[in-house]
Order: sequence, then structure tokens, then C-alpha cells
Amino acid sequence: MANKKKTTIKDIANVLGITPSAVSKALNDHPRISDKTKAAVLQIAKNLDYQPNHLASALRKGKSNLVGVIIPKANSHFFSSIIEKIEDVLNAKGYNVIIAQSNESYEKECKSIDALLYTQVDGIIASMANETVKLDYYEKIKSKGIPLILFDRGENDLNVDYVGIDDYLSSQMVIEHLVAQGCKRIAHIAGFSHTRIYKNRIRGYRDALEKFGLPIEDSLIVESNLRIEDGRKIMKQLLELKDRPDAVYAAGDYAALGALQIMQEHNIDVPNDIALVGFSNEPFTSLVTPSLSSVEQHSEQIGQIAAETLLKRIETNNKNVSLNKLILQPELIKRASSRKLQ
Amino acid sequence: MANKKKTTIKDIANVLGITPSAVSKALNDHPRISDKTKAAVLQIAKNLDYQPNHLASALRKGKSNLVGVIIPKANSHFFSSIIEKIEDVLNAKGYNVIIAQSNESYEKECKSIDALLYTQVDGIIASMANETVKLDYYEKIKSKGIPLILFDRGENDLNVDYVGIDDYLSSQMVIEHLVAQGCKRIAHIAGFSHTRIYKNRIRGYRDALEKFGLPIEDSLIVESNLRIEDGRKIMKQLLELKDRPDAVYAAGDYAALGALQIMQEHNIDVPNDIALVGFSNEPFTSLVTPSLSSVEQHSEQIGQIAAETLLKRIETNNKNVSLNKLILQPELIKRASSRKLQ
DNA sequence: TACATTTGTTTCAACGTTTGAACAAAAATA
DNA sequence: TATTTTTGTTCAAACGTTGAAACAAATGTA
Repeated sequence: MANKKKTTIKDIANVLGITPSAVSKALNDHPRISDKTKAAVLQIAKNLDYQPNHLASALRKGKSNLVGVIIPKANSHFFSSIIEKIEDVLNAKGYNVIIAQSNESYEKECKSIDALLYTQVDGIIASMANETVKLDYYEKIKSKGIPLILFDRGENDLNVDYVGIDDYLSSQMVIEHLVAQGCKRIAHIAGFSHTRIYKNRIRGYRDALEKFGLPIEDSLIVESNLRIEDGRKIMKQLLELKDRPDAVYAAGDYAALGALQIMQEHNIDVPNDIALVGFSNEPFTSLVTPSLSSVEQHSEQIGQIAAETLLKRIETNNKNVSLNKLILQPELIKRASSRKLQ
Repeated sequence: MANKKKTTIKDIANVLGITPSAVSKALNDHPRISDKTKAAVLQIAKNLDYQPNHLASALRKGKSNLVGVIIPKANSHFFSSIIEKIEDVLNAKGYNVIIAQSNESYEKECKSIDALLYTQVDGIIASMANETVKLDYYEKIKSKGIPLILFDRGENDLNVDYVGIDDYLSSQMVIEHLVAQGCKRIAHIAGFSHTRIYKNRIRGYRDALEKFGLPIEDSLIVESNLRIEDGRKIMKQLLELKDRPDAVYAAGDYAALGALQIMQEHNIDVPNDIALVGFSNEPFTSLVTPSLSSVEQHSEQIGQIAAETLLKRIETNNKNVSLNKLILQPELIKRASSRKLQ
């Protein structure tokens, strides 16, 4: 119960009658230390249940071996699987991961950044909150020379490494698929266009419609936070149009789910009356009825690449490596909600 | 780009012609430092963009102001909202939170514990992996004198603070409700009985059945990991029984969802042929059709209490406070999946 | 034998902050 | 005026680890 005093390098040194510095070197497998001493040190370390003091070594080395990850919300398969992968990669290299949730709030995001900087993380991997427009806090990270990698929700202006999917292409694929199903009036439940990824999805949607000679109407494009309630509200709006859409492409699965609910409440046949496609391929998409078509973003890959890119930055002291923008191919998962012609 | 040298307390001291120690005291609002000096220090600190070196102060003070949280998986509303609350409470007190996911794996859990100990966290809040049976690593935490709080998935034998709901009572409430709906053969898709909470849910289920004079049959109780696929597999089994149940109580929402899928695939009317109740009140429960009845666990409260209890432990140096086992009241949310008599 | 090299270890300062003790000056008390 | 108390600061050591430089001993080379 009582906090026993911890074993230090010095204790080991005393037992063996050598200096702490020799012990330190033995533990770090320094080439100039004899195998005999190394073995002895290891033995005593084990006997005394020695645990290195990370704080002391971090201070001395000027490196905390801590990495911060900022995400909007862990509560989605997309982000939680990215985190899992990031942890895998970084843990293997001796780094620990601190996760901070912004809850889509700019203020919380700033606080998290401050907290991470204060904790002296060696690097930060982040996906920006929906709310975030000002980039001052991210500039702060950069100005301190701390490696920063963005994923999914990034900003070009920041000029930092980025991993994400080709959002423009995603929209193209979705529209192409819906057109193939015979849809002619396709609405878009969009994310806020001030966020790059959502802007690109909107662009892709518009360009694809144009390519297929379909109408582009402002009433068919509604921006929101893409939560379930947003999907519900917007779908209601869409149903009130005198000229209803025959397909809905939502830039997020939760919004798509909300839309689906409303359609079911209105006894609309999905996909035959209105087809529906979501985004992110959250696990629930395959579970609802009808199952939801969605865009798979290969989250594990994103996590892996983000982590590896960060490691490279850290190892090269954030220099010499040219800017890395990695855009992965999305994959459209076609399910019942958009398959009219069986 | 280049890592500029960071401002230290010494730099401020030099500018003002006082000692680092005075600066330190000024920054910490020491009573013996004059207001004039404090103001001056604060001003210069701002000018030089001084950021305290957390590592140094942590080393000196023997306190990292880091708290570890171990959860099976962030990918559920239950855990992610608990984390959110824990962060709220701890951040407000100057602590940072390191989150580690065990992914329900004992091995990963052990690794996480080691990593947290290595990072010198001041305390750990944890919910155990399904797999975990041996408690050696948790004992390790205890033996180091680091405060440990368990929530949801805890173990009585560990003799540490605990926050969770009354699982036994939850089952009682569920069964009572199902009986009121006229159900007479109630199956239980259970969690593994080696985990305390699931054992208690099973006990509550059995005792309630007995209380109402209903049959307790081993074929109606199946233990699993409670994932969607487990729910599907078990539901299939249950449907193959020559005497099918008229209600299913699943100890987790995902398992319930899997069961629901299978029933829908078999054109079974839920709730009229078979009623269904889940556990955790995940957001999707209100979104599927029919909406899923479930047990609300008041996750925010759990998070809040866990964090506050940990703070108390840390502040009192893990002594003097008597053991704290807090059992919250569950709440049964009755939805369409179990409402036979409209 | 004389000298250079290698090997294994010690010495010492440093990382940036904190803290108790010491001290001088100022203010309060007698 | 002499003495105590208070106020504001400095001093010095410490937290545990690391790494460059110094050093001695052992080994190798000419």
C-alpha cells in the first residue's frame, strides 16, 4: 500500500560496486560495457524490480517518447480503428500514444493542443474538428518544430504531411453508381464546405452530375454536421420539395442513417423510390435494413501511414524529408440501399 | 522549421536579473514573492513565449500529472462517453489522460499496463478485457502504490475502488418487463460468466426467472463475446431449438443487433413472435427497426465518479480513504423490440 | 622494450525545475 | 534605540538518467 521507494540505477550500482553511469550504459547495451557487467546489471535489475524512470531519461534526452493524437470523436469505427493502428505502429517503436478528443469543438481542440505541447509530446497526429477554421493552434505546433501529421480532415494551407482518401473521386464513384441504377435527381447531404474533404466531396458530386448531364440544384445540396439528427432534418426538407430526389448521397453514414429513418417513417421504399448511399462504411451500415451502401476509407491504412510518416519525421528531426501528401483510393461498397436493379 | 531552443526559467531569470528559483516561485504563485516580481516574470514569460518543461517538473516533483485509462475498445458510445467525462474532470485539475485500448486481449492489456507504468502515470482507471482472468498485472499496479480505479468490468478480488451499475438488478428489471409483456420462455445471450458483471447478469436472470416460475434451461443461456457475429450465431442456434424462446435478453447491444438481424432474415416478428432486449443503450438501439429496448448504464456518471475517486486517491496519496464501491442504478429503456401490448 | 590501440570503467556536468534553508533588508514591536 | 518579525530573495541540492571526456588497464603492434 505504502509507496515503497523505487529502485534506481544508483541502487543497482551500489549493489555491484560500480558507478550509475556504467549501469546506465549496461542497460542501454552500450558496446564498451563488458558482457559480464551487462549480465550482472540485468540480473540485479530484475532482482530489485528496477523500472527505468522515463521522466528522467526523457528530460535528459529531450525526448518524451509520447505522441499525441487528436481526433474529433473516438466513437466511430473509422477513428477508433485508425487509433488502434497508430498505437500498434508507435508502440512497437517504443512510443506511447495520448489520445485527445476534440468533440468537434475548436475550443476543446486548442486546449488539447496546449495540453499535448505541455506534455512535451514528440509529435502530433491530428484530424481537425468540424468547427475548426482558424489554424493558429496548428501553426503553433509547427512553430515549435514538433512534427505534425494530419489525416482525413486536413488543411492544405498548413503545409504539413497528410494522409487521406481521394474525396473527389469518392463522389464520382458514388454518382456513377447511382446513375447506373437509373437515378436522375440525386441530392447530397453534405458536410460543411469550409472543410476540405467535404468541399472535395461536393466538387466531385457536382462535376459528376454535370458529366452525366443531370440537374445541379442548390435545394438538393445541404451542408451540416452530418450527425443523425442532421440527416433526419435534411431528409425531411428534401421530402418536402415539390420535385423529390430519387437518390440521396450523404457525406457521412450517420447522416445517411438519419435520412433512412425518415424515409422509413414516410413509408418510402429504399432503394426503389429513393436510393441512398453513405460515407465511411461504419459497421452499422451492413446491419440496418436495408443495408447501407457506403464508401470505405481504408482506415487501418490511414492509421498505419500516418504513424509511419510521423516516425520518419521524428527520426529525421523533422528536416530533410519532403512534404508527404498521401491520397488513398476509396472503395464503394454497394449494398441494398442503392441497388435498384436486382 | 528548425527546433529553436526553448525558453527556460533561466532565460527569464537572466532578463530580470533574478535567480531561476525566484522565477519558479513567481510562476507558482509562491506567497513570499512580491507582486511586482510576479508581474514582471509573467510579462517576460509571455514575451519569450515560455512553456514550462513538464518533464523537469514532473521529475523533480515525482508526479507526472498523467493518468492512464484502459478500456476494451473506444468504439462504443458507452466507453467513449465515459472517457470524455473522465477527460473533462481530470483536465480541469491539470491532469492529462492517456488512453489505451486492450481490444479485449489480455496480452495487449498487460502491455498497456506496462507502458502506463513506464510513463509514470499518477493513476490508472481501467475496465478489464473480456479475456482477462489473471489479475497479476493489476496486482502489479497496486504493488507499486499507484492508485487504481476499476469501472464496469471489475473484479472484487482486487480490492480496489469500483464504479459500475447493479447488473443483477438490471437483469431483474429486464425479465420483469418481459414477463409483463407476456413472455414465458426467455433466452439469455450472455457474456462470459468468468467476468463479474456478466456473471451477475446471469444470476439476476436466473433468479428472476425462478421468481416468476419460468423454466430455466441451459439451452437458453449461451455465453459469448457479445459481438454482432456472436449474436447472429447464437440466435440461429436458438431458432433451431424445437421449443423456441418467445423472448431474448442479450447482455450487450451488439449481440442483440445480431440476433435481430437473424430474426428478420427468418421473417420473425419482433416483438410479437420473439421480444428482444439489449444492454448498454448504444445510440444505434433507437435507430434500428424495430427500435431496441436496452439497459442504460449512465456512462457519464460512471466516468465522472471514476475520475473523482481517482483524484481523491491521488490527493490523499492513496491512503486513508476507505474502499469505495459505487453501484449505480440501471435504467431500462423500453422500446419497440419488447413492447408486445401496444 | 616502447608505443599505439582497444576495452571497460569512472568522472562530471547537464537536462529544467523545485524546495528547504539561509540570508539580508525592511517593517513592526518593545 | 534595540530587538523581533516579516518579506523578498538567493543558495544549493535534488529528482534519475545520460553521454562526452578522461582515465587506467589490457592487449596489440613495431
